[in-house]
Amino acid sequence: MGRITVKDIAKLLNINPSTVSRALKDHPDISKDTIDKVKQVAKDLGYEPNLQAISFRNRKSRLIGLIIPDMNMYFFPAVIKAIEERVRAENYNLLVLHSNNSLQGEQDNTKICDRLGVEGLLVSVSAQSENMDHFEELTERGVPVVLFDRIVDRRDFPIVCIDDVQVAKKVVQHLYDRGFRKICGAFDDPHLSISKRRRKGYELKLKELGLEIRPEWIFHADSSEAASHRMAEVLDLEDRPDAVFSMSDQLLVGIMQATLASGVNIPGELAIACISNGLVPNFWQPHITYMHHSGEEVGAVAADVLFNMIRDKTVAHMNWVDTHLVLQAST
Amino acid sequence: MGRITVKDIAKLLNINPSTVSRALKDHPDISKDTIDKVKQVAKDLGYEPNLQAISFRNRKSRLIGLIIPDMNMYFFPAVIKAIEERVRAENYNLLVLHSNNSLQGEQDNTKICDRLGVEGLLVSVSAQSENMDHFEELTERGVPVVLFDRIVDRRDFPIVCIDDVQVAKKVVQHLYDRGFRKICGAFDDPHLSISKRRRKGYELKLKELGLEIRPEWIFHADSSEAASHRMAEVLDLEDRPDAVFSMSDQLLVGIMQATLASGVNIPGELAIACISNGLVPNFWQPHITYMHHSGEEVGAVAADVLFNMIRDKTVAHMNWVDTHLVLQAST
DNA sequence: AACGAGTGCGCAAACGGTTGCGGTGGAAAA
DNA sequence: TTTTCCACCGCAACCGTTTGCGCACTCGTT
Repeated sequence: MGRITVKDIAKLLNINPSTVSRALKDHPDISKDTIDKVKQVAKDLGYEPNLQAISFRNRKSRLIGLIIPDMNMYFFPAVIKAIEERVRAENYNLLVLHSNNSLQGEQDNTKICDRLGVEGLLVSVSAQSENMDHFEELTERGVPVVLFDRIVDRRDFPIVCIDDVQVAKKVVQHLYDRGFRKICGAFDDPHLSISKRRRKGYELKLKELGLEIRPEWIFHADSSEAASHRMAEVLDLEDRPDAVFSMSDQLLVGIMQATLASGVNIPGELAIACISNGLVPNFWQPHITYMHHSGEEVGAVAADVLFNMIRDKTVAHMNWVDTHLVLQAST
Repeated sequence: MGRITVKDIAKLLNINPSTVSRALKDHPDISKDTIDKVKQVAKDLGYEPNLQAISFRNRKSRLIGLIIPDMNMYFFPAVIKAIEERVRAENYNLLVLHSNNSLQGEQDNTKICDRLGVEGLLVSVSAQSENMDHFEELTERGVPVVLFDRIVDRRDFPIVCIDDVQVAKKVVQHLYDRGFRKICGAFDDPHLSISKRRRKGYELKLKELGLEIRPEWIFHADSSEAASHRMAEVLDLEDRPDAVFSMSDQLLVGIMQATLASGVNIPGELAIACISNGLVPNFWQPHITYMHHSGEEVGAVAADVLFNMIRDKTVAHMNWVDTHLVLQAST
């Protein structure tokens, strides 16, 4: 026996489905008597409105799409948590899709969102994404698209992220202020604009401070394991850095593994500072100094921007999320 | 200008929408000539089928619901990743919902899934969940529900998890084999059946080995911070344990923080072993011994069981996921 | 020439809920 | 008594796609 519909209720009460529909939403045209009866029957039968039918008729899905490049444990869980809360608060539902860091996956996911009729799309782009045409099809149809964290700065889409260049500069400045002059830089996949911007901040600040940019003190790695290997190499250098700037938690894990394995003392022989969501730097003793980059806040702001667009409010192109330094014993 | 429909294509070619529909799926009733024309026009106009309409008509949503208690960074990212892959491979889509560890949230989420017409539901229950009535409404309507990891063992629902009792026993046995006799146990929220089962294994094995169960060496904590505080207390005991069994990564983090802060040497003064998804134990030096409990595998098996049910295949009530010991220097 | 068997396509209903419009009946106003 | 008005409810169309049924037309067969 299938689910109860308005027709079932209507038949049972010998009235028209339209009357049932109106009664259930307290339409003024319906008598209090009928409304009571309808609601009673609906309750007794355990009626649940079919959201598919409603979505279909209204041409609204009450669905928000979220496309992330890959599910890692460091950043996206916090983002998803915050977004899901916002989305639910607005009585929408969240569809989570992974692009596996490929442009193809991102395009596929976008198509799925389109076909499902999502009313908005939140995207952290893949490492391969430069072409943004797949999103334009959506925006042309009036479906807002917001890019966050891993972005491509095209003026067509609002962007939510931290000021990566400035944040990287601040971390390097902090290390300089604490007396370190030989600062290694660890960055994610070089194709990601977030890597480029953070590296840019790192290099700009080094120049400002009159420090030399040493290629052997700079590496890119797209996993903790890769970072660990690269860090081990750096620690083996004859002229070893006295400090490390890690652009993410994921890289920090690899850096710490290599450093702990090497027996190098922190912060005596090597200072470490990073950009982080805030938990990972406290895993070790001493705790690691970091610029706090809140995944929750990025997610929340991204969702807010999206819902403002859905409500046709004007939104800024750039939406910065604040960061702040958490000073700990590693520097 | 809205999106293209079959009607648009039909009008343009002066044929009936039903012909267009059939042509697009190569129905044998339609001539090759017509099929080609329809497909060409569909391509030119950028036709995308409206999945809402299709779902509605077929009374199928091609949606799978996933309800998790809370988004932590330790276990659920891996689970979600694996489930999403499986779901996508089956041409379904995944709806992720958080119950915030409350029964109310879980019931709300279940109702949403029902109204959206999900074709299957994967649930890791909240700490409060004993009443399972909200799921029964779904199963009565033929929508399969699978519980994984954080389960309630009611014979009505298939279950996917590791053999928690046995796994806990094995860890304790391992510590015993390495010569440790004063084994502390760290467990999550005491209301969770997963905590109960792992604690049961811990206590059973202690008894088997003729070891005393010391309440002051057992604690429950539902966050890393709480675990850190409780562990600090344990380390302050006059009669300190010589080993710790942590039932999860999340607790391990707190335990490690407290242990590192206390200066107690691992494994010289304190051995540590845990049940883990596999990354976290390698964050420190020495690496931590663990029973590998793969979130990916739990997610994949849970999804497989669910799709088997959707296809009306018979499935086992209990679906164990394998584990294996990863021996490292902490024990 | 009449019949049977396809071939290719159109018609209309259906999925569940919503909504503009129109109609009925009774009471109040003229 | 006739008109007006309002409270209350039914009718039917609609959203986009699918599908059972049936119709017209073309061949090949007897």
